[in-house]
Amino acid sequence: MKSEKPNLSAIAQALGVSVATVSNALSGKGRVSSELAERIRDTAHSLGYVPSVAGRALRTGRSGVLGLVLPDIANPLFPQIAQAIEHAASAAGYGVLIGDSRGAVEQQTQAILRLIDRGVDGIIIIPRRGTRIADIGCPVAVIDTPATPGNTVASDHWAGGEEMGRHLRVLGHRSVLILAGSALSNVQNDRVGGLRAGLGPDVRADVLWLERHAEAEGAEAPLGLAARVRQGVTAFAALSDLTAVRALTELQAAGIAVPAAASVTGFDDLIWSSVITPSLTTLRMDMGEIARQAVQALAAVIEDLPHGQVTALGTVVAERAAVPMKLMLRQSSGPCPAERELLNGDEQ
Amino acid sequence: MKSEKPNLSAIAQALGVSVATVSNALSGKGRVSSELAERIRDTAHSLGYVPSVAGRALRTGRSGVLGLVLPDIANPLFPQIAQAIEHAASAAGYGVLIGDSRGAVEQQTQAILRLIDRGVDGIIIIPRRGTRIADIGCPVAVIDTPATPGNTVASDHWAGGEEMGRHLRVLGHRSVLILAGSALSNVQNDRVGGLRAGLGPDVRADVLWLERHAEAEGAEAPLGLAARVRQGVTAFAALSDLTAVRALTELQAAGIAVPAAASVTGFDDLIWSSVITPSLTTLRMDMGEIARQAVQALAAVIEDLPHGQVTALGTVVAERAAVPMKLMLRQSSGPCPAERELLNGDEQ
DNA sequence: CTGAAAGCGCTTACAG
DNA sequence: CTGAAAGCGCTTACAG
Repeated sequence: MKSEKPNLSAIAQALGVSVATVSNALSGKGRVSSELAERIRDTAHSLGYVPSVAGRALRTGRSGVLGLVLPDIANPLFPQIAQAIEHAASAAGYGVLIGDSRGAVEQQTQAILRLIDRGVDGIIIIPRRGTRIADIGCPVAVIDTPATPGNTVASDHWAGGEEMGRHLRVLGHRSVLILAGSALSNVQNDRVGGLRAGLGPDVRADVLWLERHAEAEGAEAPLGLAARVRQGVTAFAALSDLTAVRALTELQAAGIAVPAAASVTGFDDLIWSSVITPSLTTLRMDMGEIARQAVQALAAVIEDLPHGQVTALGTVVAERAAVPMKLMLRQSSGPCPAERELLNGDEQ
Repeated sequence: MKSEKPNLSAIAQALGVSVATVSNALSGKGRVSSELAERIRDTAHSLGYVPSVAGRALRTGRSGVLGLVLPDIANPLFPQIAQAIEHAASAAGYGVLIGDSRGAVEQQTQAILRLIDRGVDGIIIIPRRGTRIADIGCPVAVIDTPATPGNTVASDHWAGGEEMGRHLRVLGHRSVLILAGSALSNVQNDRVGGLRAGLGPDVRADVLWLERHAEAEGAEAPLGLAARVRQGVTAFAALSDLTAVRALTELQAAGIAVPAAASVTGFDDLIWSSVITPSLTTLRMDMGEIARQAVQALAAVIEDLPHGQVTALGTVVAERAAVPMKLMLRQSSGPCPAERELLNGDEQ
């Protein structure tokens, strides 16, 4: 019976061989005759042997765990990210430890330190806007924009914005309001730049920075989009789906039909983007690919490093990549309304 | 200089004492003179000593890590949950390892097994609907409904539903459509039951099960809510904010004013619930409290268990609790429109 | 109050 | 191809 959980020597004893041999057989380093190796694997399996991560970690100096640090777990994009990273890490044989750097910037450092203290082999970090990740004494992969200096894996936010801009231009829109969050965000700046490029020189593109608006009017104050429509704006390009629903509902509540009277587009393809009415035209990141690249880069560095030094001095993963985004064409974007008279009664 | 990361014997050497004494001093078990203990703590600090989790884990049989298993990380509620758990765990000295049981039911078991293999001391699990967590050989805390048998920590979904039902009844609504997901979900059944109780016998309350609707019509098919309004429904009580935005936008797109012509309410208080127009009346769980209770219950069991047996046989945390939900009164719910003529032009 | 020693489970040179 | 031994860093009886 296999009551207590078996270790290497239990297997060794059962077969009358040494633990070294069992270890070698199980790790498949080929120092054991294939016949013996097979017998060892069999009894290991039948005994329900599971290697002790603690024992291995102590010996090798590697924990087999990656840390995941996000600026704010409450970010609605977090589920996608976490799921993708967990999946990629799991496939590469790593576990994923959550680190939350909620709130202030220094919390980010705190979170990183806590993870390092917990012995993670590497860290994947989505930095707070305006933050630069310093040399933190362990391999790091940053997910941000390709424009970020350092070891970054990212979506090509600029190209995504450009594609969205082209989409709106082709639909005939000539006055677009870009709904952006914070001017400090690299990602958002890339998206704005791409949008402008895609819209081209003939399309008017103003930017409404929500952060500034919130400071002036309060976080939940209406964005005054109906007035913009009256001024001739026919499309609202939000830099996140979150902002896009906000805009969409504000327009709808003001009696402005979407997309008939005004188009709305987003970024992210959050889960509800396809079920709202009208469904949201948006850009989807390939989080699976991004996660895979980040994990692989990290794993490569970790597995090359001489053992004692894994967490010694800030090793940096150099693996810049710009993963394409995918335009999800749905119903919230349509042709520019030919005539202005389409806007009927709206107030405020 | 503190180049290589210091361990206990480095401290011991620096002070000319034994590692045992250093260990005792640092763990504060009081077997060391307070004067020596202080000197030890000082040099430990100045050397930048951080205990090796691997060493400790190997010795004590405890990893100091909790696993978090969710039916689907992509759940929009996940950020709230993960953040709360991470926070509570961190405060209790534990790390949190992510486990994703995406997709099929058996994946849930897989995820649990993987976490156990990674040596977690306990698991917090939000089970898939219709799933019962068996005895899995390690302490478990389940977050579901109070109605779930076993060691559960949960929001009081029934009472929450009841409060929402009362809210709608007091507003004068007499025909309510409940928008539910799956009839297999304990949580959803509790919410439906509570809603019905709160609405009382005089209010007509039908249920639209989205899962069934999706099977028949497709996942993104319109819910036909405008027709319901024509049939006299004046309030839509969704069991999630996700469904609530879906309903809200469908109504608005059909030209039905919310809340003037129909009220819409949700559950969860997701991040965008307060910024859409109209902002969403919804119920908020106290995830902080739930997380705290789950972590505490788990920690209590873990820290009481004789060492070798921590992961031996399925230990169960018995800590049933029903944490109150908080009604967030916002603009999407209002008085029942006195007269039917409020509904103007709508189609389909 | 302090120290010497054993051992958690593993891997890796080193011998044979 | 196989085995004996050392050691990763820690904690915990057990002596003194």
